[in-house]
Amino acid sequence: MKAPRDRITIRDVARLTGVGVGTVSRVLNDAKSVSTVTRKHVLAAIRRLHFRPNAQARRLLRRRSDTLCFVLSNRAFLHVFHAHIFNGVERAIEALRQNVVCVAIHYPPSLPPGDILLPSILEEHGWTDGLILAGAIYPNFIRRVKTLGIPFVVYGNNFAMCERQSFDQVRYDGLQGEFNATTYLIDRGHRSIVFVGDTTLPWTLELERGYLRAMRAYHLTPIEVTAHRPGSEVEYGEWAASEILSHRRRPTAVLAGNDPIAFGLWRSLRRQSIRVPEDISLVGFDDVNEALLVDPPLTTVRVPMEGIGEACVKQLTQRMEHPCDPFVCRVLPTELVLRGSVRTLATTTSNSVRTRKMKSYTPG
Amino acid sequence: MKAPRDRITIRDVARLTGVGVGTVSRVLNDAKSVSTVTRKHVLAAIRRLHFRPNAQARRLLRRRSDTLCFVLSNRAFLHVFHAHIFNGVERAIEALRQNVVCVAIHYPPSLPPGDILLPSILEEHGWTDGLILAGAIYPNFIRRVKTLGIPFVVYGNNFAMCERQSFDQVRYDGLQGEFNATTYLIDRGHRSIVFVGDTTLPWTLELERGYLRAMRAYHLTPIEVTAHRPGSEVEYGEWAASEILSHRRRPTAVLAGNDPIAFGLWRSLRRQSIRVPEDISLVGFDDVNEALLVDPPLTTVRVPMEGIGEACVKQLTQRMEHPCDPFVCRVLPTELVLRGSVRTLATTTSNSVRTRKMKSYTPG
DNA sequence: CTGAAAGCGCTTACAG
DNA sequence: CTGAAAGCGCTTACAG
Repeated sequence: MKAPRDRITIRDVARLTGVGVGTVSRVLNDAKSVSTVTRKHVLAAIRRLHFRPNAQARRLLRRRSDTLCFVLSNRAFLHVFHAHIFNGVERAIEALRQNVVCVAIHYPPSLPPGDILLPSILEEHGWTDGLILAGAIYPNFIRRVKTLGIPFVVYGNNFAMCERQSFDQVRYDGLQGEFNATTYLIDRGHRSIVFVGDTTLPWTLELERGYLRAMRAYHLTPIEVTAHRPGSEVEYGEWAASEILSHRRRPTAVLAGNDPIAFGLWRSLRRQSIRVPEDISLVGFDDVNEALLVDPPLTTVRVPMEGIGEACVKQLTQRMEHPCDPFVCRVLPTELVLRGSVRTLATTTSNSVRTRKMKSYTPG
Repeated sequence: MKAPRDRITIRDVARLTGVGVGTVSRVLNDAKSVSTVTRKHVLAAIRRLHFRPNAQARRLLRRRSDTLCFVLSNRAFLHVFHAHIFNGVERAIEALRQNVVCVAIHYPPSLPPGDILLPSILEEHGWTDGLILAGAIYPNFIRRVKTLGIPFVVYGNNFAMCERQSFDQVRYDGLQGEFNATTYLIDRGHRSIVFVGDTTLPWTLELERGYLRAMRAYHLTPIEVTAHRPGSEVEYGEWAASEILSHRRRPTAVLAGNDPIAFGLWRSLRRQSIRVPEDISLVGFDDVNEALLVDPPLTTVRVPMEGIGEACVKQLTQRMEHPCDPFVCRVLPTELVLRGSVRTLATTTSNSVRTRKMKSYTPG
């Protein structure tokens, strides 16, 4: 650290200008009650001394830090999805002239709330005015955070549903998104549609529900590959491909729980000379950048990741202003992005499908 | 905000325990000069009151914030590359029990340093102990940052070379990396090798120099597509493909300035039924996740992005401890990752190539 | 080992 | 419009 002695303070500015420190402070804070001449002199002294006010001292008095904290639980920091959410957070924060601090935290779901040890940024107060909780969040952490008395908002899709009403949430509508995707496939003449994804993950479970709802609505038999497996998403897709191909009848379409699974699936199929979409149609979920790179590009469901980040900031700001409002759960819509990985089957579309289609999904 | 009145302070703890505030403070700071009994009582009171020390007040006295700031200049926040760097930063920071704050800043390269307006986190002091500058950085900003008197380190590849010696830098060795990639292609029998990339970008320019150096070393004629173009990297690659195919003789290999350019190229080629690597070999740069998804996977040069982030933190920490040490420029090596997008041509490899090969690149 | 006091660098009523 | 003073919530010599 630099020698702390030579720091120049508001007192130095006051002395040089020949005014009291209060006046300097007023200039700093744009108080209207300062004469133009005085202000000009003070400003000159500030410039001459290269004075920069001390943030700590100001915030100590103001009782707010103008800083929000992005807390990522139990996750490698900032993989694509969270990077995008963080982007949205950053953008919204910047517009509000606030700052954002990041912290990663790791804890087992079974640890008693009181035993979760927090980084100083959460343990002390004054660091941050509000929290955005993302990553894999468990109830014990939420309980712990509540004791902090800091307003917070939860990115809800990664959270296992319970306690819905006791805090603010932002989430995307995975259920409706997958329902729409399924309906779209049905409308294109598909009847034998597989859902692929590890449903022990809450966000995948939600998609499965959307899938099942649509299949049932059309009296179709669900076919699923949903076991839990270690390894990457892409590997999951590769494995799922072999599962699917072991079936007596090959399905005409597959809904992958996310885009990487779709890529893994696709790669396996290609190795077996099964073409997408000619031999089998494929729909992803999330719409990550890679979806555009495959050939043909992947039809998928777009999740408004940056929008989620922005909504978190918005909701958090509102909560800070109105601490006693009822808790809200903002649900952002997804969007079915039609690209090239789905084939329209030459089948008669039943009237009921036609009719329902109008209500259930809106292709771009 | 919550009503600020009911905040409990160190004084409340002291009163409840029946000791002075100094003693409470000593317990908080793990000073050894507190009797076991007193400490126990104080701790009990802290727990009972849910006391959390005020970070502002502590830092005001300590004269350090335990916070580093990641400053991203003139860039959409956190695209892949920077997300990975930030990952490395976060990891290193966490190990040091520090915090990291993020801020984006935008300014034209031509603005006088004094006129660049800074976010409060940089304008005030006390917010952060050190800066990591990333993004597209220009000399005017560096000059401005210097007036702040905060230690900083620059992620150097995005910076246009000049003033190399007047501040700390961390960078990857793009020149050597591309030199190795080029040499590798030559060793595989390629002679007609195209370099593709917008060389108005400093990091691409560096790659071009590595390419040229290798080509000259083997007395081969460089072929380049390096014009500046608006649009995405992928689009750049697509455009470059058409440029390349308009040549009288089709080259046998292409070095793309980064992976997205390679993907764009690849896609264009595929549309013309030109296969990789059978008809043309392709090498990328960076090694982003997508490189593994294409089929066959892309041979590319891996940039240690997380390592860059970690090195930045390490260098910055060192600078903070030794403000007067000479400036350093840490250069991290890249690694040629051999995958499936390069074909070995059935040509006689000259002796000179064989010999040089040993020195110039080390395939994984 | 511990208390009382000064002080960190600001802001903000309170008088004028 | 402006100065003197109290105070934000801590830490840290200074005495004991």
